Amino acid sequence: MGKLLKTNCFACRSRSDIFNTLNDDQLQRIDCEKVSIYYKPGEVIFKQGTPCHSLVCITSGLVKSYIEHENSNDLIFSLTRPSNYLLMPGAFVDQRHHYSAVAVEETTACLFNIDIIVELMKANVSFASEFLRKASLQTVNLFHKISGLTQKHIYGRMADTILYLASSVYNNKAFELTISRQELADLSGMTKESAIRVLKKFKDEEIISLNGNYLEILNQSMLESINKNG
Amino acid sequence: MGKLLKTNCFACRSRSDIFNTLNDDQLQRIDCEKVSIYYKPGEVIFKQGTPCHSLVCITSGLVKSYIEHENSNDLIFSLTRPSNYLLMPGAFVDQRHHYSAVAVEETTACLFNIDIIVELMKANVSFASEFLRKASLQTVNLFHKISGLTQKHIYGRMADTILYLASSVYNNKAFELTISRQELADLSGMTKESAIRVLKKFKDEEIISLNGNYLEILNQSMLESINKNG
DNA sequence: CAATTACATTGATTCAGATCAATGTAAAAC
DNA sequence: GTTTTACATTGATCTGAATCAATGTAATTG
Repeated sequence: MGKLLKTNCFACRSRSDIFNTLNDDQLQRIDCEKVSIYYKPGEVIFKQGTPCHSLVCITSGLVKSYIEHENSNDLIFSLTRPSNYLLMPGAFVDQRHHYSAVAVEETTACLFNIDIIVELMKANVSFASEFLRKASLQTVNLFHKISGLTQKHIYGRMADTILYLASSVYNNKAFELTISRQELADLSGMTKESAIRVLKKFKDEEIISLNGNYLEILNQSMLESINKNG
Repeated sequence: MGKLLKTNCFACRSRSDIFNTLNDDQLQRIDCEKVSIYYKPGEVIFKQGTPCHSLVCITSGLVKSYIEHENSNDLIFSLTRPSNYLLMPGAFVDQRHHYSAVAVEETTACLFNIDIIVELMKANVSFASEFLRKASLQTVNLFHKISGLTQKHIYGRMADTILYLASSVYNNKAFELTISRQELADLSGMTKESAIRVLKKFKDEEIISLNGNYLEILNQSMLESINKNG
Protein backbone atom coordinates (compact mmCIF):
# COMPACT_ATOMS: atom_id res chain seq x y z
CA MET A 1 0.00 0.00 0.00
CA GLY A 2 1.95 2.98 -1.22
CA LYS A 3 5.48 3.30 -2.64
CA LEU A 4 8.07 5.62 -1.07
CA LEU A 5 9.11 8.69 -3.08
CA LYS A 6 11.86 11.30 -2.76
CA THR A 7 10.68 14.90 -2.60
CA ASN A 8 11.70 18.30 -1.26
CA CYS A 9 9.41 20.72 0.57
CA PHE A 10 11.42 23.80 -0.49
CA ALA A 11 11.05 23.17 -4.20
CA CYS A 12 7.56 21.65 -3.93
CA ARG A 13 5.09 23.05 -6.42
CA SER A 14 2.19 21.37 -4.64
CA ARG A 15 3.00 22.77 -1.24
CA SER A 16 -0.05 23.68 0.81
CA ASP A 17 -0.23 27.41 1.48
CA ILE A 18 -0.34 26.80 5.23
CA PHE A 19 3.41 26.05 4.96
CA ASN A 20 4.09 29.50 3.53
CA THR A 21 3.87 30.82 7.08
CA LEU A 22 6.89 28.74 8.15
CA ASN A 23 10.45 30.09 8.22
CA ASP A 24 13.33 28.14 6.62
CA ASP A 25 14.26 26.30 9.80
CA GLN A 26 10.69 25.22 10.35
CA LEU A 27 10.26 24.16 6.74
CA GLN A 28 13.52 22.24 7.02
CA ARG A 29 12.08 20.47 10.04
CA ILE A 30 8.99 19.20 8.22
CA ASP A 31 11.03 18.45 5.10
CA CYS A 32 13.29 16.09 7.06
CA GLU A 33 10.43 14.50 8.87
CA LYS A 34 7.91 13.99 6.05
CA VAL A 35 7.21 10.74 4.23
CA SER A 36 6.09 10.86 0.61
CA ILE A 37 3.90 8.05 -0.68
CA TYR A 38 2.43 6.91 -4.00
CA TYR A 39 -1.07 5.44 -4.07
CA LYS A 40 -2.83 3.55 -6.87
CA PRO A 41 -6.51 4.28 -7.56
CA GLY A 42 -8.64 2.61 -4.93
CA GLU A 43 -5.89 2.42 -2.33
CA VAL A 44 -6.77 3.47 1.20
CA ILE A 45 -4.87 6.44 2.62
CA PHE A 46 -6.50 6.16 6.01
CA LYS A 47 -9.57 4.44 7.31
CA GLN A 48 -12.38 5.73 9.52
CA GLY A 49 -11.91 4.63 13.12
CA THR A 50 -8.14 4.09 12.94
CA PRO A 51 -5.64 6.14 14.98
CA CYS A 52 -4.75 9.47 13.55
CA HIS A 53 -0.99 10.08 13.37
CA SER A 54 -0.31 12.18 10.31
CA LEU A 55 -1.33 15.26 8.44
CA VAL A 56 -1.75 14.22 4.79
CA CYS A 57 -0.95 16.70 2.02
CA ILE A 58 -1.94 15.75 -1.50
CA THR A 59 0.84 16.51 -4.00
CA SER A 60 -0.69 14.90 -7.10
CA GLY A 61 -3.85 13.03 -8.07
CA LEU A 62 -7.30 13.05 -6.51
CA VAL A 63 -8.59 11.75 -3.19
CA LYS A 64 -12.13 11.11 -1.94
CA SER A 65 -13.00 11.67 1.72
CA TYR A 66 -16.10 9.84 2.83
CA ILE A 67 -18.10 8.80 5.85
CA GLU A 68 -18.57 5.04 5.98
CA HIS A 69 -21.82 3.41 7.00
CA GLU A 70 -22.20 -0.18 8.01
CA ASN A 71 -24.87 -1.53 5.66
CA SER A 72 -25.44 1.57 3.66
CA ASN A 73 -23.76 3.67 1.01
CA ASP A 74 -20.75 5.86 1.67
CA LEU A 75 -21.16 9.60 1.75
CA ILE A 76 -18.37 11.49 -0.02
CA PHE A 77 -18.15 14.98 1.48
CA SER A 78 -15.03 16.17 -0.28
CA LEU A 79 -12.70 15.53 -3.20
CA THR A 80 -9.17 16.79 -2.61
CA ARG A 81 -6.69 18.00 -5.23
CA PRO A 82 -2.97 18.82 -4.84
CA SER A 83 -1.90 21.72 -2.61
CA ASN A 84 -4.68 20.79 -0.23
CA TYR A 85 -4.48 18.55 2.77
CA LEU A 86 -6.88 16.19 4.48
CA LEU A 87 -8.19 17.72 7.67
CA MET A 88 -8.31 15.55 10.73
CA PRO A 89 -10.48 17.05 13.43
CA GLY A 90 -10.14 13.76 15.31
CA ALA A 91 -6.43 14.54 15.88
CA PHE A 92 -7.48 17.14 18.44
CA VAL A 93 -10.37 15.19 19.92
CA ASP A 94 -9.87 11.44 20.27
CA GLN A 95 -6.91 10.72 17.97
CA ARG A 96 -9.11 8.77 15.62
CA HIS A 97 -10.09 9.31 12.00
CA HIS A 98 -13.77 10.12 11.64
CA TYR A 99 -13.84 9.45 7.92
CA SER A 100 -11.94 7.42 5.34
CA ALA A 101 -9.69 8.70 2.56
CA VAL A 102 -9.06 6.75 -0.65
CA ALA A 103 -7.13 7.62 -3.81
CA VAL A 104 -9.43 8.02 -6.80
CA GLU A 105 -6.76 8.76 -9.39
CA GLU A 106 -3.04 7.88 -9.12
CA THR A 107 -2.01 9.97 -6.16
CA THR A 108 1.07 11.11 -4.30
CA ALA A 109 0.89 12.53 -0.81
CA CYS A 110 3.23 13.73 1.93
CA LEU A 111 2.61 12.58 5.49
CA PHE A 112 3.71 14.77 8.40
CA ASN A 113 3.69 13.53 11.96
CA ILE A 114 0.91 15.32 13.81
CA ASP A 115 3.12 15.98 16.87
CA ILE A 116 5.46 18.07 14.75
CA ILE A 117 2.52 19.98 13.29
CA VAL A 118 1.26 20.71 16.82
CA GLU A 119 4.76 21.79 17.84
CA LEU A 120 4.92 24.17 14.88
CA MET A 121 1.52 25.60 15.76
CA LYS A 122 2.85 26.42 19.20
CA ALA A 123 6.02 27.96 17.81
CA ASN A 124 4.39 29.87 14.97
CA VAL A 125 1.19 31.79 15.56
CA SER A 126 0.57 32.48 11.86
CA PHE A 127 0.80 28.79 11.10
CA ALA A 128 -1.67 28.03 13.88
CA SER A 129 -4.18 30.62 12.76
CA GLU A 130 -3.88 29.51 9.14
CA PHE A 131 -4.59 26.00 10.36
CA LEU A 132 -7.64 27.16 12.32
CA ARG A 133 -8.83 29.02 9.24
CA LYS A 134 -8.69 25.85 7.13
CA ALA A 135 -10.40 23.81 9.82
CA SER A 136 -13.15 26.43 10.00
CA LEU A 137 -13.58 26.35 6.25
CA GLN A 138 -14.11 22.60 6.42
CA THR A 139 -16.78 23.09 9.07
CA VAL A 140 -18.53 25.71 6.94
CA ASN A 141 -18.46 23.26 4.03
CA LEU A 142 -20.01 20.60 6.24
CA PHE A 143 -22.85 23.00 7.11
CA HIS A 144 -23.41 23.45 3.40
CA LYS A 145 -23.36 19.69 2.86
CA ILE A 146 -25.86 19.02 5.66
CA SER A 147 -28.06 21.73 4.25
CA GLY A 148 -28.06 20.24 0.76
CA LEU A 149 -28.59 16.69 1.94
CA THR A 150 -31.59 17.50 4.10
CA GLN A 151 -33.23 20.25 2.09
CA LYS A 152 -32.79 19.40 -1.58
CA HIS A 153 -34.20 16.72 -3.82
CA ILE A 154 -32.02 14.50 -5.95
CA TYR A 155 -32.02 16.95 -8.90
CA GLY A 156 -30.75 19.82 -6.77
CA ARG A 157 -28.16 17.62 -5.11
CA MET A 158 -26.82 16.32 -8.41
CA ALA A 159 -26.74 19.85 -9.85
CA ASP A 160 -24.66 20.87 -6.84
CA THR A 161 -22.29 17.95 -7.41
CA ILE A 162 -21.81 18.77 -11.11
CA LEU A 163 -21.13 22.43 -10.31
CA TYR A 164 -18.69 21.37 -7.60
CA LEU A 165 -16.84 19.06 -10.00
CA ALA A 166 -16.58 21.79 -12.65
CA SER A 167 -15.50 24.56 -10.29
CA SER A 168 -13.37 22.78 -7.71
CA VAL A 169 -12.25 19.41 -9.06
CA TYR A 170 -11.76 19.53 -12.84
CA ASN A 171 -11.67 23.34 -13.13
CA ASN A 172 -13.52 23.34 -16.41
CA LYS A 173 -17.10 23.35 -17.72
CA ALA A 174 -16.21 20.22 -19.69
CA PHE A 175 -14.32 17.33 -18.18
CA GLU A 176 -13.58 13.63 -18.33
CA LEU A 177 -15.00 12.06 -15.18
CA THR A 178 -12.39 10.13 -13.21
CA ILE A 179 -14.99 9.03 -10.67
CA SER A 180 -17.58 6.29 -11.18
CA ARG A 181 -21.35 6.62 -11.25
CA GLN A 182 -21.41 5.13 -7.77
CA GLU A 183 -19.04 7.83 -6.55
CA LEU A 184 -21.14 10.48 -8.26
CA ALA A 185 -24.07 9.06 -6.28
CA ASP A 186 -22.06 8.96 -3.03
CA LEU A 187 -21.18 12.63 -3.55
CA SER A 188 -24.86 13.48 -4.02
CA GLY A 189 -26.35 11.33 -1.27
CA MET A 190 -28.42 9.07 -3.51
CA THR A 191 -28.26 5.62 -5.07
CA LYS A 192 -26.32 4.82 -8.23
CA GLU A 193 -29.60 4.19 -10.09
CA SER A 194 -31.02 7.55 -9.11
CA ALA A 195 -27.78 9.28 -10.10
CA ILE A 196 -27.97 7.70 -13.56
CA ARG A 197 -31.62 8.68 -13.98
CA VAL A 198 -30.97 12.28 -12.94
CA LEU A 199 -27.99 12.55 -15.29
CA LYS A 200 -30.16 11.19 -18.10
CA LYS A 201 -32.83 13.76 -17.35
CA PHE A 202 -30.26 16.59 -17.41
CA LYS A 203 -28.99 15.20 -20.71
CA ASP A 204 -32.48 14.97 -22.24
CA GLU A 205 -33.16 18.56 -21.20
CA GLU A 206 -29.82 19.62 -22.74
CA ILE A 207 -28.53 21.00 -19.43
CA ILE A 208 -25.45 18.84 -19.81
CA SER A 209 -24.00 16.58 -22.48
CA LEU A 210 -22.69 13.21 -21.38
CA ASN A 211 -20.93 10.58 -23.47
CA GLY A 212 -19.46 7.81 -21.40
CA ASN A 213 -17.41 9.74 -18.89
CA TYR A 214 -17.12 12.98 -20.83
CA LEU A 215 -19.40 15.56 -19.25
CA GLU A 216 -19.97 19.11 -20.40
CA ILE A 217 -22.14 21.77 -18.79
CA LEU A 218 -24.33 23.23 -21.55
CA ASN A 219 -26.64 25.40 -19.46
CA GLN A 220 -24.82 26.63 -16.38
CA SER A 221 -27.52 29.04 -15.25
CA MET A 222 -30.17 26.32 -15.42
CA LEU A 223 -27.95 24.06 -13.37
CA GLU A 224 -27.47 26.81 -10.80
CA SER A 225 -31.20 27.38 -10.68
CA ILE A 226 -31.86 23.67 -10.12
CA ASN A 227 -29.19 23.66 -7.45
CA LYS A 228 -30.84 26.57 -5.71
CA ASN A 229 -34.52 25.68 -6.09
CA GLY A 230 -34.69 21.95 -6.78
CA MET B 1 -33.76 42.11 22.27
CA GLY B 2 -31.76 41.28 25.39
CA LYS B 3 -31.29 43.17 28.66
CA LEU B 4 -27.83 44.21 29.91
CA LEU B 5 -26.51 42.45 33.03
CA LYS B 6 -23.58 43.02 35.38
CA THR B 7 -21.21 40.06 35.76
CA ASN B 8 -17.62 39.22 36.56
CA CYS B 9 -15.44 36.74 34.66
CA PHE B 10 -13.23 35.99 37.69
CA ALA B 11 -16.06 34.82 39.88
CA CYS B 12 -18.10 33.31 37.06
CA ARG B 13 -19.38 29.82 37.81
CA SER B 14 -20.40 29.32 34.19
CA ARG B 15 -17.05 30.24 32.71
CA SER B 16 -16.06 28.18 29.69
CA ASP B 17 -13.00 26.04 30.38
CA ILE B 18 -11.18 27.62 27.45
CA PHE B 19 -10.73 30.70 29.67
CA ASN B 20 -8.89 28.65 32.29
CA THR B 21 -5.83 28.91 30.08
CA LEU B 22 -5.77 32.69 30.45
CA ASN B 23 -3.64 34.52 33.02
CA ASP B 24 -5.15 37.20 35.27
CA ASP B 25 -4.24 40.07 32.95
CA GLN B 26 -5.79 38.30 30.00
CA LEU B 27 -8.91 37.40 31.96
CA GLN B 28 -9.12 41.02 33.11
CA ARG B 29 -9.00 42.05 29.46
CA ILE B 30 -12.01 39.94 28.45
CA ASP B 31 -13.84 40.82 31.67
CA CYS B 32 -13.64 44.54 30.86
CA GLU B 33 -14.57 44.01 27.26
CA LYS B 34 -17.46 41.54 27.56
CA VAL B 35 -21.15 42.33 27.33
CA SER B 36 -23.61 40.22 29.28
CA ILE B 37 -27.14 39.87 27.90
CA TYR B 38 -30.45 38.35 28.98
CA TYR B 39 -32.65 36.67 26.36
CA LYS B 40 -36.27 35.57 26.64
CA PRO B 41 -37.32 32.21 25.12
CA GLY B 42 -37.57 32.58 21.37
CA GLU B 43 -35.26 35.59 21.14
CA VAL B 44 -32.60 35.52 18.44
CA ILE B 45 -28.98 35.62 19.62
CA PHE B 46 -27.62 35.75 16.10
CA LYS B 47 -29.03 34.98 12.71
CA GLN B 48 -27.61 32.93 9.85
CA GLY B 49 -26.04 35.15 7.19
CA THR B 50 -25.38 38.16 9.45
CA PRO B 51 -21.87 39.45 10.22
CA CYS B 52 -20.03 37.60 12.92
CA HIS B 53 -18.55 39.90 15.57
CA SER B 54 -18.68 38.10 18.88
CA LEU B 55 -17.93 34.88 20.63
CA VAL B 56 -21.05 33.94 22.61
CA CYS B 57 -20.69 32.11 25.92
CA ILE B 58 -23.85 30.76 27.50
CA THR B 59 -23.97 31.47 31.25
CA SER B 60 -27.50 30.27 31.96
CA GLY B 61 -30.44 28.76 30.09
CA LEU B 62 -30.55 26.78 26.85
CA VAL B 63 -29.85 27.75 23.25
CA LYS B 64 -30.64 26.00 19.97
CA SER B 65 -28.26 26.27 17.02
CA TYR B 66 -29.87 25.50 13.72
CA ILE B 67 -29.40 25.70 9.98
CA GLU B 68 -32.19 27.65 8.30
CA HIS B 69 -33.75 26.62 5.02
CA GLU B 70 -35.86 28.83 2.84
CA ASN B 71 -39.10 26.88 2.43
CA SER B 72 -38.26 23.94 4.55
CA ASN B 73 -37.85 23.02 8.20
CA ASP B 74 -34.92 24.13 10.30
CA LEU B 75 -32.28 21.62 11.29
CA ILE B 76 -31.12 21.90 14.90
CA PHE B 77 -27.61 20.48 15.13
CA SER B 78 -26.86 21.44 18.71
CA LEU B 79 -28.39 22.52 22.03
CA THR B 80 -26.02 24.53 24.20
CA ARG B 81 -25.98 24.69 27.99
CA PRO B 82 -23.97 27.04 30.27
CA SER B 83 -20.18 26.83 30.32
CA ASN B 84 -20.26 26.18 26.62
CA TYR B 85 -20.00 28.69 23.85
CA LEU B 86 -21.40 28.94 20.35
CA LEU B 87 -18.74 28.16 17.79
CA MET B 88 -18.47 30.41 14.82
CA PRO B 89 -16.39 28.87 12.05
CA GLY B 90 -17.51 31.73 9.82
CA ALA B 91 -15.46 34.15 11.95
CA PHE B 92 -12.31 32.71 10.35
CA VAL B 93 -13.73 32.27 6.86
CA ASP B 94 -16.08 34.99 5.66
CA GLN B 95 -17.08 36.81 8.86
CA ARG B 96 -20.65 35.56 8.53
CA HIS B 97 -22.77 33.30 10.69
CA HIS B 98 -23.55 30.02 8.97
CA TYR B 99 -26.33 29.12 11.34
CA SER B 100 -28.80 30.83 13.66
CA ALA B 101 -28.87 30.74 17.45
CA VAL B 102 -32.07 31.27 19.47
CA ALA B 103 -32.77 31.07 23.20
CA VAL B 104 -35.03 28.13 24.06
CA GLU B 105 -35.26 28.76 27.78
CA GLU B 106 -34.58 32.06 29.58
CA THR B 107 -30.92 32.56 28.80
CA THR B 108 -27.99 34.77 29.77
CA ALA B 109 -24.89 34.96 27.64
CA CYS B 110 -21.61 36.89 27.54
CA LEU B 111 -20.45 38.32 24.23
CA PHE B 112 -16.74 38.80 23.57
CA ASN B 113 -15.45 40.76 20.61
CA ILE B 114 -13.88 38.31 18.19
CA ASP B 115 -10.84 40.55 17.59
CA ILE B 116 -9.90 40.29 21.25
CA ILE B 117 -10.32 36.53 21.13
CA VAL B 118 -8.02 36.37 18.09
CA GLU B 119 -5.51 38.62 19.88
CA LEU B 120 -5.55 36.30 22.90
CA MET B 121 -5.04 33.28 20.66
CA LYS B 122 -1.90 34.92 19.30
CA ALA B 123 -0.67 35.83 22.78
CA ASN B 124 -1.52 32.54 24.44
CA VAL B 125 -0.74 29.25 22.72
CA SER B 126 -2.72 27.13 25.21
CA PHE B 127 -5.79 29.25 24.65
CA ALA B 128 -5.39 28.86 20.88
CA SER B 129 -4.98 25.11 21.02
CA GLU B 130 -7.92 24.75 23.40
CA PHE B 131 -9.95 26.74 20.92
CA LEU B 132 -8.85 24.51 18.05
CA ARG B 133 -9.76 21.47 20.13
CA LYS B 134 -13.31 22.78 20.65
CA ALA B 135 -13.68 23.66 16.98
CA SER B 136 -12.51 20.17 16.05
CA LEU B 137 -15.00 18.63 18.43
CA GLN B 138 -17.78 20.54 16.71
CA THR B 139 -16.62 19.21 13.35
CA VAL B 140 -16.58 15.66 14.67
CA ASN B 141 -20.12 16.18 15.95
CA LEU B 142 -21.17 17.40 12.53
CA PHE B 143 -19.78 14.20 10.97
CA HIS B 144 -21.90 12.26 13.42
CA LYS B 145 -24.95 14.36 12.56
CA ILE B 146 -24.50 13.90 8.80
CA SER B 147 -24.07 10.21 9.37
CA GLY B 148 -27.28 9.91 11.34
CA LEU B 149 -29.32 12.05 8.98
CA THR B 150 -28.33 10.15 5.86
CA GLN B 151 -28.09 6.61 7.20
CA LYS B 152 -30.81 6.19 9.80
CA HIS B 153 -34.58 6.00 9.62
CA ILE B 154 -36.82 8.19 11.74
CA TYR B 155 -36.86 5.72 14.66
CA GLY B 156 -33.07 5.64 14.90
CA ARG B 157 -32.84 9.40 14.58
CA MET B 158 -35.40 10.04 17.33
CA ALA B 159 -33.70 7.49 19.58
CA ASP B 160 -30.46 9.42 19.05
CA THR B 161 -32.19 12.67 19.93
CA ILE B 162 -33.71 11.28 23.15
CA LEU B 163 -30.35 9.85 24.23
CA TYR B 164 -28.71 13.18 23.45
CA LEU B 165 -31.27 15.08 25.51
CA ALA B 166 -30.84 12.75 28.48
CA SER B 167 -27.05 12.66 28.40
CA SER B 168 -26.10 16.17 27.28
CA VAL B 169 -29.03 18.52 27.78
CA TYR B 170 -31.09 17.51 30.82
CA ASN B 171 -28.47 15.19 32.36
CA ASN B 172 -31.06 12.73 33.55
CA LYS B 173 -32.99 9.69 32.30
CA ALA B 174 -36.19 11.53 33.19
CA PHE B 175 -36.78 15.14 32.32
CA GLU B 176 -39.32 17.86 31.61
CA LEU B 177 -38.96 18.84 27.96
CA THR B 178 -38.35 22.56 27.51
CA ILE B 179 -38.40 22.20 23.73
CA SER B 180 -41.50 21.80 21.56
CA ARG B 181 -42.47 18.82 19.40
CA GLN B 182 -41.44 20.88 16.38
CA GLU B 183 -37.98 21.39 17.89
CA LEU B 184 -37.78 17.69 18.72
CA ALA B 185 -38.51 17.10 15.03
CA ASP B 186 -35.94 19.71 13.91
CA LEU B 187 -33.33 17.97 16.05
CA SER B 188 -34.14 14.65 14.42
CA GLY B 189 -34.49 15.78 10.82
CA MET B 190 -38.15 14.88 10.36
CA THR B 191 -41.57 16.54 10.40
CA LYS B 192 -43.48 17.35 13.59
CA GLU B 193 -46.10 14.73 12.68
CA SER B 194 -43.49 12.00 12.24
CA ALA B 195 -41.84 12.97 15.53
CA ILE B 196 -45.17 12.60 17.35
CA ARG B 197 -45.86 9.23 15.73
CA VAL B 198 -42.39 7.89 16.60
CA LEU B 199 -42.73 9.07 20.20
CA LYS B 200 -46.10 7.37 20.42
CA LYS B 201 -44.62 4.12 19.12
CA PHE B 202 -41.80 4.28 21.69
CA LYS B 203 -44.42 4.91 24.36
CA ASP B 204 -46.63 2.00 23.21
CA GLU B 205 -43.58 -0.27 23.26
CA GLU B 206 -42.71 0.97 26.77
CA ILE B 207 -39.29 2.21 25.69
CA ILE B 208 -40.15 5.62 27.12
CA SER B 209 -42.96 7.11 29.14
CA LEU B 210 -44.34 10.46 28.04
CA ASN B 211 -46.99 12.59 29.73
CA GLY B 212 -47.25 16.03 28.21
CA ASN B 213 -43.68 17.22 28.34
CA TYR B 214 -42.42 14.83 30.99
CA LEU B 215 -40.28 12.16 29.34
CA GLU B 216 -38.59 9.23 31.00
CA ILE B 217 -36.36 6.60 29.41
CA LEU B 218 -37.67 3.20 30.52
CA ASN B 219 -35.53 0.95 28.36
CA GLN B 220 -32.18 2.58 27.70
CA SER B 221 -30.56 -0.44 26.04
CA MET B 222 -33.47 -0.80 23.61
CA LEU B 223 -33.15 2.88 22.76
CA GLU B 224 -29.42 2.45 22.16
CA SER B 225 -30.10 -0.54 19.96
CA ILE B 226 -32.67 1.38 17.89
CA ASN B 227 -30.20 4.26 17.64
CA LYS B 228 -27.53 1.91 16.36
CA ASN B 229 -29.54 -0.34 14.05
CA GLY B 230 -32.70 1.55 13.19
C1' DC C 1 -10.70 -14.94 -28.23
C1' DA C 2 -13.85 -16.75 -24.97
C1' DA C 3 -14.81 -15.92 -20.25
C1' DT C 4 -14.80 -13.55 -16.21
C1' DT C 5 -15.50 -9.38 -13.76
C1' DA C 6 -16.72 -4.73 -12.93
C1' DC C 7 -19.41 -1.03 -14.08
C1' DA C 8 -23.63 1.18 -16.33
C1' DT C 9 -28.39 1.37 -17.68
C1' DT C 10 -33.32 0.65 -17.63
C1' DG C 11 -37.81 -0.73 -16.01
C1' DA C 12 -41.12 -2.41 -12.39
C1' DT C 13 -42.34 -2.24 -7.77
C1' DT C 14 -42.38 -0.91 -3.04
C1' DC C 15 -42.31 1.91 0.97
C1' DA C 16 -40.80 5.36 4.34
C1' DG C 17 -41.97 9.49 5.44
C1' DA C 18 -43.95 13.84 3.79
C1' DT C 19 -48.01 16.37 3.01
C1' DC C 20 -52.71 17.50 3.62
C1' DA C 21 -56.66 18.00 6.49
C1' DA C 22 -59.09 17.99 10.64
C1' DT C 23 -59.66 17.99 15.39
C1' DG C 24 -58.08 18.27 20.22
C1' DT C 25 -56.06 20.80 24.14
C1' DA C 26 -54.48 24.29 26.90
C1' DA C 27 -52.55 28.59 27.90
C1' DA C 28 -52.95 33.63 27.28
C1' DA C 29 -55.57 37.81 26.14
C1' DC C 30 -59.35 40.64 26.17
C1' DG D 1 -65.36 33.47 31.12
C1' DT D 2 -65.32 33.49 26.40
C1' DT D 3 -62.27 34.22 22.58
C1' DT D 4 -57.90 33.91 20.49
C1' DT D 5 -53.79 31.80 19.56
C1' DA D 6 -50.30 28.41 19.71
C1' DC D 7 -49.15 23.88 20.06
C1' DA D 8 -50.26 18.70 19.81
C1' DT D 9 -52.42 14.72 17.90
C1' DT D 10 -54.46 11.61 14.58
C1' DG D 11 -55.88 9.75 10.22
C1' DA D 12 -55.89 9.56 5.03
C1' DT D 13 -53.33 10.12 1.04
C1' DC D 14 -49.52 10.89 -1.89
C1' DT D 15 -44.95 10.71 -3.76
C1' DG D 16 -39.86 10.81 -4.18
C1' DA D 17 -36.54 7.89 -4.18
C1' DA D 18 -35.03 3.32 -2.75
C1' DT D 19 -35.03 -1.41 -3.82
C1' DC D 20 -35.29 -5.28 -6.72
C1' DA D 21 -34.41 -7.46 -10.99
C1' DA D 22 -32.61 -7.82 -15.50
C1' DT D 23 -29.84 -6.67 -19.17
C1' DG D 24 -26.20 -4.11 -21.54
C1' DT D 25 -21.36 -2.82 -22.19
C1' DA D 26 -16.64 -2.64 -21.83
C1' DA D 27 -12.40 -3.81 -19.86
C1' DT D 28 -9.32 -7.50 -18.12
C1' DT D 29 -7.70 -12.22 -17.70
C1' DG D 30 -6.43 -16.79 -18.50
